[in-house]
Amino acid sequence: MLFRAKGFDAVSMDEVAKGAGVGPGTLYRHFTTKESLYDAVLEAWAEKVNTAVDQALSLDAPAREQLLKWLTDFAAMLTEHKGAAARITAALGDPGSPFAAKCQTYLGANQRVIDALDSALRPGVEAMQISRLVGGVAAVADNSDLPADSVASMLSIIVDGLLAA
Amino acid sequence: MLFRAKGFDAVSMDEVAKGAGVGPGTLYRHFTTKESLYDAVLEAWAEKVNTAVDQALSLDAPAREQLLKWLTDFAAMLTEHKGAAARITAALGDPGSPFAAKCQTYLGANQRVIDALDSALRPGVEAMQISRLVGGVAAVADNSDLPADSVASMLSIIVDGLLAA
DNA sequence: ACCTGAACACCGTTCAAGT
DNA sequence: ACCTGAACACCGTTCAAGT
Repeated sequence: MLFRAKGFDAVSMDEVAKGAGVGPGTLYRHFTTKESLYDAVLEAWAEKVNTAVDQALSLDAPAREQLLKWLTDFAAMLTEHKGAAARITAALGDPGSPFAAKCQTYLGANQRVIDALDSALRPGVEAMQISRLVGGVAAVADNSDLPADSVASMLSIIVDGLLAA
Repeated sequence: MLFRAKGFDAVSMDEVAKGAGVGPGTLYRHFTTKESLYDAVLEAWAEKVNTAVDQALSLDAPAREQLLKWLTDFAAMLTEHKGAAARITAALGDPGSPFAAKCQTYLGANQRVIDALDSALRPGVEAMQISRLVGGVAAVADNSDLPADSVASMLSIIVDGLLAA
């Protein structure tokens, strides 16, 4: 879709309307705002999250590797759509945001990881902290078009910080 | 100044012009773009960075505490102006950005910290990595208006990841 | 009922016209 | 030479008018 290629901010509602063969007014009868349209665009993609958690946790490897795999996938999924990472991360604490459902999915996924890895982790880590840390890295990677290995090296630092001392 | 209170995006060039008692055209004779005006606004504030490094490094405390103090100050300074953290962090790899000078200051400051703490740190850490990690946290904190202790707990995780295993 | 597309409010930026 | 402010291009969003 348009948003994936050019990014949320670079696609105007007129373009979307034209692409869909309708007037801009019709768009607004289906979606109250541009962000809620974007939320709908991200619908299917958000479902991949839990699959990624399953994969990472079923890895026959130490906690450090499982965690790194999950966070790498997480960051990659956030970066898949330009502009999504910053928006979703900003919405993490805001129940009124159009992305609220997506945020719950993410927080839930990170909670599952915390529950599974449990004793290997630093005591007291919260799903919200992980979500924000990785969301922040993803947003930076998105803004600066960072290569995968730059992202990996930053995530590696975070992973070490998340493991029990 | 206006930018500090309301944030970069919430202040229009017309407002700035009116506040300065000139027409918008005059503003553009002094600054080629809105971002370069913002860069000028941030001028004095950027000089605080090296002072903050000095203070942190002169602390009579273990490396962990010195690092945490510096990163906390760093993040606080980035969050001081709404919208600055994301912009400066995004500009870190872009020499053509209006914020390029500021980025050099930041990178230099983090390099000084790396040189000073040296053996206490994980081998191979780069100033760019620290700048982006903390810039990402600051941007998230800025977007979501996070309280200081939320920021502190995230920085603490990063600090642990930055220390030698 | 449903859709259209002109119109609105608001940007950053420019430039012909004034002094 | 320097400044002004109307004008331009482009947004997201609305709504009177058509079918």
